[in-house]
Amino acid sequence: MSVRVRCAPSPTGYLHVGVTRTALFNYLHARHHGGAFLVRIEDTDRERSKEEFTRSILEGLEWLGLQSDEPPIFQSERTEYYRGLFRQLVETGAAYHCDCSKERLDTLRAEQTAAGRTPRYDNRCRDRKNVNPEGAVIRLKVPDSERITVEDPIYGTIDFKTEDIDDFVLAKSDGTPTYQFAVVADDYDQGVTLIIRGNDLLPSTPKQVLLYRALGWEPPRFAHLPMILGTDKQKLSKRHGATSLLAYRAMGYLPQAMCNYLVRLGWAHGDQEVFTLSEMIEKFTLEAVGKAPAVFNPEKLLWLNGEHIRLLSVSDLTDAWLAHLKCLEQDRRYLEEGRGADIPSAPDLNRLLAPDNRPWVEALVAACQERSGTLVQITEYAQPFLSETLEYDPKAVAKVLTPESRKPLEQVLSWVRGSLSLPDEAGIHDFLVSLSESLGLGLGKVAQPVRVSLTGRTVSPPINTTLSILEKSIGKAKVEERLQRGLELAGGASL
RNA sequence: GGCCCCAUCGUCUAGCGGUUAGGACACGGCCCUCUCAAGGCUGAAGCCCGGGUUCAAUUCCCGGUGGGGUCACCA
Repeated sequence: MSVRVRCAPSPTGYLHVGVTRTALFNYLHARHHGGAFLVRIEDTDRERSKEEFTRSILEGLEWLGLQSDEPPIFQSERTEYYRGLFRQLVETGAAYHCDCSKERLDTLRAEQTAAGRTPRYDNRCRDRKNVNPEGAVIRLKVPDSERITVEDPIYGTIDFKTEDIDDFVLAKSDGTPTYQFAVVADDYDQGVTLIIRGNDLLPSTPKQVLLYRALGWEPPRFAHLPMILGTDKQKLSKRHGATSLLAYRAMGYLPQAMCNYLVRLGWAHGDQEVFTLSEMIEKFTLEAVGKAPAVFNPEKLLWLNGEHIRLLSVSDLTDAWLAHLKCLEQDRRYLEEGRGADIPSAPDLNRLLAPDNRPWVEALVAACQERSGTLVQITEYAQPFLSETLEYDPKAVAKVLTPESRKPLEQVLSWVRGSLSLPDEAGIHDFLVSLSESLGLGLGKVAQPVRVSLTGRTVSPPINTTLSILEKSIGKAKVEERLQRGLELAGGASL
């Protein structure tokens, strides 16, 4: 039988990294075996499910490239299917109606907890014949003392006892299914052969196996993944920052870097750290997945993102940067308060997208490539090249635009003025080197004043590259203007 | 509390009875250098504890400790 796996998120929140990693492992497993990867939206909780979450989940998966091989299905559209199964279960006596009130259940639980016992349903309605199905829930009749054995390819053999499982609810009082029921019904219906999910769902596996039995179905295989924890070693939650995967898009992470980072949480292939997506597909196996939970480490993700930025061709990186900028404003809503507030707003996109500008835009991206860890850092490096106006960092000015810097600045300015256009980068470099030699200064004494004059900061791509790109992006006249301004800030007179 | 899972540097991990316990992130130092990076070299840092099994345990078994998950008409 061919492999069919699925990702079944519930739209009660944004797609977070835990669900994302599970989706990735399912996807890799499917691709590795030439099987199908499906997406199912588990929106049985009609109170908490939101359209917005569904959209962001599908968008997030799409961003990573983890598309469903079949159109995603929505559980909220399948109530008739579930209804038929409920009828069957009640008729065969595998399940029964229960009209115990919420209040009774609550006090029962409270008593049990107070007495130090495990809270569980007391089976009051199990053998009652006179329960009015209207407004009643349906519970599974869980057998008394049986052993449920799960053969997990990651965790090995795990045994559960049915004594530890109470008669759980399959149908809510409004007739809609609970998660426990809907998962089983749909995994069966979709022909899912292997369920790969987080091990927080391990305790519900025996319940679902029981349900398969009650329905007379062969259960699929189950594989559980170790959890991803926050830095405090607690289950990942809102307070661990970036709730939504798409926040990482806003923060300038590459989808392939996200996948690479996530695949290494719980999985390894010898000493290899950097993987392309096709390498992941080729090398990924469930057998190589570990059992211990992993702490999410943003610093390593950042490093890996830099690696992937450097792996891309300049053209691909440029496209990735522009794609990130296009989504930036709408993605801002995924950022946590405080976090990412410092992400500069997108520059004039139309200008960046104009085909005529592509050469210098690519040159700019290439200049930022080796020094950026995220696409946002590219934006930061790029700022002086994109805006007509320039803000001078007072600290940079104070430190670099000293009286000693006047001489080299004057020389560079008059050289630029005297040229019809600037030579190529090598030519600019040659000029600056010979200038510094003739002035008896180190190259730094020339480069830094020019850098601060042109960019307002002490940090930028190599000075010849900076000059060269600037000439094309803002024009030679603006370059002269900025050099003049730098000279003035250094206390020099107008030239 | 019941049930279940887990345990190698701070973090991610390799290891599948005999290794100077390897790699990566982060951290320190050095080199390169017009800034920042990147890159290169290098340093510090780890097998939770106790019993077994064995000629030999990080590795296998048991117990403890510690951590995590889960016990809803949430998923």
